[in-house]
Amino acid sequence: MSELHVYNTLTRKLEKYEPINPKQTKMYVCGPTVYGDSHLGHAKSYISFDLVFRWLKVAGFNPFYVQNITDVGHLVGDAEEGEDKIQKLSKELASEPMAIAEGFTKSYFDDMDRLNILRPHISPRATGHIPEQLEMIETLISKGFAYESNGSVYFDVKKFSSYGKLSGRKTDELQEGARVEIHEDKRNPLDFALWKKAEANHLMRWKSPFGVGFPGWHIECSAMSMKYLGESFDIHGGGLENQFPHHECEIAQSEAATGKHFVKYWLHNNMVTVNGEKMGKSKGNFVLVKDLFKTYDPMVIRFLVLSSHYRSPIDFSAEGLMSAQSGFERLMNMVGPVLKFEEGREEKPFTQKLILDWFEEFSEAMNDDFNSPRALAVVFNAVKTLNTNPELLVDGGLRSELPSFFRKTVGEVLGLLPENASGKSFEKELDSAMGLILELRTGFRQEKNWSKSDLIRDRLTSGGIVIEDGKEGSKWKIKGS
RNA sequence: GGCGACGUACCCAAGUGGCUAAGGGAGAAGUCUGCAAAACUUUCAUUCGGCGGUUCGAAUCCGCCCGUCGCCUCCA
Repeated sequence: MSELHVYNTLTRKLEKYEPINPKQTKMYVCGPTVYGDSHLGHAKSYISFDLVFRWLKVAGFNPFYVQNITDVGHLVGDAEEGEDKIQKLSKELASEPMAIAEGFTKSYFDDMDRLNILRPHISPRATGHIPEQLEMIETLISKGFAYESNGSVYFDVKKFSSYGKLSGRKTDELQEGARVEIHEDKRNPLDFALWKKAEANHLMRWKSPFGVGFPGWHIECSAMSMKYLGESFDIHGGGLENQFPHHECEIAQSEAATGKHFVKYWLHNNMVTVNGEKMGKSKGNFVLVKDLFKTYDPMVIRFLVLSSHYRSPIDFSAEGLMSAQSGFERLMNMVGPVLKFEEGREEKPFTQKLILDWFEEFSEAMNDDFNSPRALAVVFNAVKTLNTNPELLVDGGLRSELPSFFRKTVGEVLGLLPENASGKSFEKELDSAMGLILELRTGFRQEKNWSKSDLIRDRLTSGGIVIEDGKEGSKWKIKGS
């Protein structure tokens, strides 16, 4: 089998993946700031890293996955200078700020669960790691990389010579950019806050050696990733827009504090646009996944995201969604029935040539920087072959190994076969009832009583059950699964 | 102004030096069918934004030009 290669933003190259410890991969992904419901950007980002996580597992790298929840709230930009996003919402809703964060954290997990995104091993909260962040800040001060100023603490960018190595920026050029805000407490406009003094109206606040305040915008990721993954770890992921300044600052803080190389592979996913435009607050064109779920199966959203590479941008449009819906249905029209070939779930080793070839091609695609569009193409080629050669589906063909093949590729790796999480399922009962209905309808059809047989079909269709009449009798399936 | 990504059919999207340019969607015609659906067959880029160059050979490498998008400010 081919070897895994990943695109490392740090070196701007496709590199062979070699974890620091061959027995376990440690990965960290920047999680959401929980001040609102998840939108398509979150979906793309976390589906992308879920794919990475899933493939690392299947490929035997034994990943340990940490993804933070930022509930401290970052400062709001323009008008409400100095006001915390969560604080702002809590004022509007007359509620405890932690309750707001908690509510959106639940909402986030609920959305991600529906997209069949596996939970990270740890989802540490920023507010639960204030001591770790303070400890790191004090280390940075004692090593001379940070300074206290008027109740706040700033990182002294000039002291860290390789600042800019991830984003390819030069500090002198940045200063000319004029968009860097000049702050009188800072020695240098590029210096970033590690700790901010809390104004009187600031609700989320903690005691610190520097006075009452709250942590800066980048420190939580450094403190939490190093706490759970060590001072050097393998993979750090996040959205492209976080490359600068967020990840650049993380590197500076972490490497200044430990003197060690922070992260071996930096992975960045590209962004979502909506009808060709950046999705943003100012444009008012946020697409919330909860809204999409009202019309589309979450797996259709997942399929859409996987049908382009994680480093490519996705332009979101109604046509794209419909195309994904049709494509996903085509896939499931084969995979669904195949999974019913066997009762058990035991994994069968692949021995048959065709299946081995398919899996080899699939693995090659995934090993090529998690190339999900190519992996999907492999699966579709398999579907085509099976549709064209129905003898492969019966005993003596590929029947015994096909369920495992699809469960592994479409299920385990691509995550397009969610387990029914709701627990109790009425599959047996439904089977029996549908069997009776189809029997009755077959009777009408034999009597050429088309009006009754069509009435049954139409009513079932509008209720989400599709009837298909074939040579060997009628079949039914739940729409879209 | 600085940094970066990208431009492949009607739409989405792989392919980054060499067999007939993957795959999905939409469209068209047909097979099957009471009809429908599904599936299948055929069709759908002699050509990869444009112009030059390197090479026996380029969508793939180089140069210039045009265009789109993102980042540089909280953002996945």
